[in-house]
Amino acid sequence: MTVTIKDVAREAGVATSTVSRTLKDSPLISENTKVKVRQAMQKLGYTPNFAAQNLANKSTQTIGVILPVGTMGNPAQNPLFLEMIQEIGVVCNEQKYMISLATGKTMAELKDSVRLMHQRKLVDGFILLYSEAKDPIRKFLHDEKIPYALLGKPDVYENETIYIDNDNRLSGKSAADCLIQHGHQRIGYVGLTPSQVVDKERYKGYSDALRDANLTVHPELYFETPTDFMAFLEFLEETQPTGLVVGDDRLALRVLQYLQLDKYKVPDDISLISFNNSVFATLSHPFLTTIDIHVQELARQAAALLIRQLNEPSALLPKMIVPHEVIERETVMRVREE
Amino acid sequence: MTVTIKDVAREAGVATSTVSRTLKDSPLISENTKVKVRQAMQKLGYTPNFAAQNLANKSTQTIGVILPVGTMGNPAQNPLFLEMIQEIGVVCNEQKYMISLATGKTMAELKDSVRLMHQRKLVDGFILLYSEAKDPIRKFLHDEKIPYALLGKPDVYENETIYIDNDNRLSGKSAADCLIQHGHQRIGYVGLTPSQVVDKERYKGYSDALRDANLTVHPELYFETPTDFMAFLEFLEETQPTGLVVGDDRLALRVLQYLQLDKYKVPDDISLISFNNSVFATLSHPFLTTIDIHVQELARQAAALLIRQLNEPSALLPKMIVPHEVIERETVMRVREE
DNA sequence: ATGAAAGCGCTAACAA
DNA sequence: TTGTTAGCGCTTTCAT
Repeated sequence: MTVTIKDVAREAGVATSTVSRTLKDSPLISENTKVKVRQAMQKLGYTPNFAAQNLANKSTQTIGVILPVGTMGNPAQNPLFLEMIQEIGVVCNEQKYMISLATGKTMAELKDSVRLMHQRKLVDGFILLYSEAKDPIRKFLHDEKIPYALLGKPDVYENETIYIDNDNRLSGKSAADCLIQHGHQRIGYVGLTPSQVVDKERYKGYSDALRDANLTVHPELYFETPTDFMAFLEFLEETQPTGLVVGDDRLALRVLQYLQLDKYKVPDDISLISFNNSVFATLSHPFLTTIDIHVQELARQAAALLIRQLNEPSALLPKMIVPHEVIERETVMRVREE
Repeated sequence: MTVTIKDVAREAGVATSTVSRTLKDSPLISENTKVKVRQAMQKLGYTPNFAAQNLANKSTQTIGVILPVGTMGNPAQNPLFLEMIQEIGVVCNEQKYMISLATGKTMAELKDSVRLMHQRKLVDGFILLYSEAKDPIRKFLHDEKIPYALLGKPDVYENETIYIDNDNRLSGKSAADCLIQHGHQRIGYVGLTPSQVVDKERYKGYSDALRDANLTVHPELYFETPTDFMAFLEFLEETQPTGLVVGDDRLALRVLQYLQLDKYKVPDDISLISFNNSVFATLSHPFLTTIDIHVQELARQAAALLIRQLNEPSALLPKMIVPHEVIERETVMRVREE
């Protein structure tokens, strides 16, 4: 049978409460008896029962990690999420927290999963791995006053949520600036999906940079539907861009392909800079020049800040900005004289 | 305050045990009172407390999902794992199971995490997302007689573990056969890492196919260290292969690049076939001809079989083979006459 | 500094 | 068919 606190108490010749206190290293217990108790624990191979602690404590020492639904920009295929999870895992391991996962094929399913986890008191708080405009999950978390940390930029409740993000606007600017510094003048912006706040911000940054340099700001293009692709081709013809800022590495790989199929050479004809510095960036030839957003740091902070919040509920809700970094590889080159 | 089973009992004018039984839809309770009780639950917004149920039941209704450590073939960057997790999530949502995640930067850390989850009775069983030779985690699970399902092929305890896998040997054969059918005669095999059982099996299948066709079987090549790359180049020079079977899509992308840098054209000079049909397969140009291993089905079955096992511990431990499928795209072409 | 005992919310054996 | 009650393993007053 499983060894309980009672067994330890008997073995050590003390009361269960003494064992319990020893467990938390309470100053009320003398060093001598602590030693005695710990020896008993050792000997019997005792480990506290999680459920019992939870029940008595009304806390769970576990955080729920919410993955985006399968349809949203193919997250299942976005390696960033796994990196985030791994990193959250590291922090949780250190702090003896557990990770519970909320997933779903649809928003409804995901929300059910989240609600269930909360109602049944399985988690103390959540980490939302994505930020999406008008997200029903966030609304739910907010309305129920459930502690959570958001990875990305909130569209609402900005002052009432813990979030960890890059300065997306600034990184958009950095990307465009990189092209400008290489002599580019006709620069376009290709985004992932209009619903991601990230994209909007980066586009603003792109606009800032071009405006500062007195260059023409073009409307953003998306790659969601085949129609978008048509628009892209039109854009290429009409404005003859020499540089493109692309929403993320994976999209950049697709763009790269489209360009090559269309007889454009990268970077000779068109330079490309994208975001994330994910696996994809060093997969194709040429390697992508890209902006590293430091996902691991983002995730680590999210976990750390959420856990801090859980331990001191009265603390103010922090926001944190993780710096980005331009990684120059092979897809950006100095524009040829015309 | 939280509403408990007592509140519901009072509201419905019954005993707590009646409420508890209604919860499980026990046939002992009459329809009438069930209705009454359910109405009371509704009215009060009752949801059973997970920890309390666990404590009383000595079961947790949650399964632990074990991710490979960060260093093993860069799993953090392998999108298959996320797909698996998502799919396990779907099954768990259906069956009202919860997912807990075990991760770690090192084997030791991972093992601690797994051990903790088990000792503290956080999970009823595990799903091991990877299969690695001489895996200490598996040994631990086996020694402690903890229920688990393995995704992949076991190197030991084969008859005492639930596993779900492809017929890797056969898929290796299919890959080689595909090349042979396209007229290829000089065919090489490039693997990921010698420690993955999968690779070994596929190589055997490759050998089977070549032997059946009376072609020369070459030793397998790996892409782990820069030295491996040298060996690869030597191999190209010496044996002038027209076709290559590659361990997985991502590796295939790298191989593709190396070949192109080395002035080989794919598929004109060398055909390529790989495994997994992951995101990577349609990312590069040309698109990869690859073998779909049906990860989602693999994951779904793993979850389903494990849960079944948890519910009927006496059932025999099933093994399941999920069929593969050749996806012909652009990297395999008929060999040119010589 | 330590112990006794009353919960935490739910289940199940036993009674009725 | 339903109610009573003793746990499940741990925490935490309240005594001592």
